[in-house]
Amino acid sequence: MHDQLRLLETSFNTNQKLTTEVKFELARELGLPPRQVAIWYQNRRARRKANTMEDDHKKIQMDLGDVLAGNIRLDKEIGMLRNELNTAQQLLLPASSSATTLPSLTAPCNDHPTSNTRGDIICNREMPACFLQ
DNA sequence: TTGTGTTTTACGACCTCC
DNA sequence: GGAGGTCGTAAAACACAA
Repeated sequence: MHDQLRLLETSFNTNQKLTTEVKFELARELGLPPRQVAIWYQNRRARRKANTMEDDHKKIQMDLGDVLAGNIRLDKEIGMLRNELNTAQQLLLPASSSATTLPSLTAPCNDHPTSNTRGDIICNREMPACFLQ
């Protein structure tokens, strides 16, 4: 039984397609009907395909995890950069005119809103305050 | 022991290639 | 048209917890 399986596995690993010659040769060596050899090959191919799909699925899941982790990293970086920019602008603004010449650094920009394909609000103005919110 | 989930075997229906 | 492929599925065999 184990020897039969080993012979079939060896043959299958050599070639997953079963030629007529190989089928009859295996059937003769194993003392089985050629039909049974053919069916074993069919089922073995199906099993290999299922295993391959399972492996692919695992790999995709791992890749997705990496991408999500990268997103979190980038979100943190964006937050830090926004803070730095905010601080720099506060230092550059003359205290007396800031309220009238520049938009708020914290309030959302609603005067030139557009949206991208994700529905995010985008402002077209140069140095938009809405970018900082 | 038995109920249940998993794996293996076998088959029919349909498709492709020579 | 025949040989051999995939796909879906039923039945048998097997593993294992309760």
